[in-house]
Amino acid sequence: MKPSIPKGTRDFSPTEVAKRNYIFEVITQAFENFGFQPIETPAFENSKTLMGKYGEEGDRLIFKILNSGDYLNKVDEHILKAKNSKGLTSKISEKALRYDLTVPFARYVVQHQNDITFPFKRYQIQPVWRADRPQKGRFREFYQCDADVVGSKSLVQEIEFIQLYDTVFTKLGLADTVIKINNRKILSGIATVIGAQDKLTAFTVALDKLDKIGKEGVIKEMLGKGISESAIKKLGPLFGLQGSNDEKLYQLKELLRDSDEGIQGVDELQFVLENVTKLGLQSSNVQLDVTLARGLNYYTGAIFEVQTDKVAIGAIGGGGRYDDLTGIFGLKGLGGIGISFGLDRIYLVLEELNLFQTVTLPKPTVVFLNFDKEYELIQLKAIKTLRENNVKCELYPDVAKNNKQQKKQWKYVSNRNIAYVVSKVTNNEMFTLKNMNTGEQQQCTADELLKTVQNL
RNA sequence: GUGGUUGUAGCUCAGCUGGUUAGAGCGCCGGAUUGUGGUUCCGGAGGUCGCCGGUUCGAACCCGGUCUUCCACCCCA
Repeated sequence: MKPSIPKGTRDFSPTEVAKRNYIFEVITQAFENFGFQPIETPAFENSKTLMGKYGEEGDRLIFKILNSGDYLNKVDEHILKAKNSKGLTSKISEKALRYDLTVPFARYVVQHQNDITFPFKRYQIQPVWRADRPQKGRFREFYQCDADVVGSKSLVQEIEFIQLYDTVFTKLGLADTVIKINNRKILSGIATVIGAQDKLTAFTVALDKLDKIGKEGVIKEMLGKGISESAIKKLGPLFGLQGSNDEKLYQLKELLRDSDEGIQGVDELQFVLENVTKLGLQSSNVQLDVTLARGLNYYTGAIFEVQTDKVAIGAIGGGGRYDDLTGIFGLKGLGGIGISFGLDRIYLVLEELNLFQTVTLPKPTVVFLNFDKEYELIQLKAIKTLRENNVKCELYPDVAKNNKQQKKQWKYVSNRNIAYVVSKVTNNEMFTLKNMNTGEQQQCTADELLKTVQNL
């Protein structure tokens, strides 16, 4: 059998793992620095926890897990005969792989509400699975790095999360990241003002595509979704929105003066943007973008999306505020806000921009060649001391029985780019230490060996 | 889910309009040279040409299906 892995999944080799871990570390440190605590949830949930939470499209993309045992045996004859996948799925599959981290988190909060002190700030870094068709920056198994605060309605959180984004991307060396921000209340207000509130979702989805399909495309899609021509005419000023964040806010206030909700959205944004400006950002830019909609319907206030103009890959992060995330699981009125980092896409961006230079593959500093069984114990003793002093080292496992095998050991250290090699040992515990970069060799005691190697 | 694209030795790729034993570089193995590796030279192994079926006297090259890759749409990190 030819070995293979499922579509949209990947193996990660040592260098890739090192690079991924580096990103994980930067994000984790930032999360903890901002006061978040880690949780983890199972890779799979009960289907009813996930199904119906991400829209019809989402349901299709959820990986379902077949029941154990003879799962068809218990299904009614007429359901089998109907050959209706949707109807059958719920009978033969009661578990499903996690689709994102937000819904499992909502479930977690409700389930553990008595043990949680609110506001609860949690972070979670785990893989999620989607039965999507893979393409660049899109996989069927990928990691999300989420940070959320539940139980607080304070707009300070919006400011904090923008700072958090800025911190992480600055540390990763990814400069000029664009943090796009918008507010659902503004979108809702606009829909009201133009008299299309009943079509809010269709309206926002179409508007979201402005930079992709242009004004004409958006209008065409809106017409197709049943939004009237007169309503679209009123959107004129929206398409022409330009200038600084402040100028946009001013124009929006004009446009939305008949909508209390819309005005509230503008005020919220203004508060956030003002304070972000006062605090300052290290390397990112915040950009007010009224066309930013994001698909997830549970957002009710601020919405974020992070992009880099240096690599064409879509969003590398996103998030927003939700008023009632836990309501679906029976805990009403608990609001929150959260953001997510797309690890795999960030990886691709850093790789393309050559920003992994500081990441080194973990490997031994010293390798002891194994030419003589008689000296193995002396070498292991020296190795033990080195390790106790945090020097990475190892003994080549097999004893070389001939010249050929010795050569193989030299090749091993060459190929792995090992800095120091101990090639000879004497009875009085003197080691021959070779610096592989300079080619210099010296005789030394175990103590001297440690000192030389520690200076690296 | 829709449309397109890709698939040849471990890796990166050649292979002219279908025609005799499918090639290269790197890697691997063996040998020579080299102070103990990274150099150079010589030799060798390794491929059901993604898989299944079809057209043909004959297919890696044509057709169909399927899987995989990448891309666009949908949607999204």
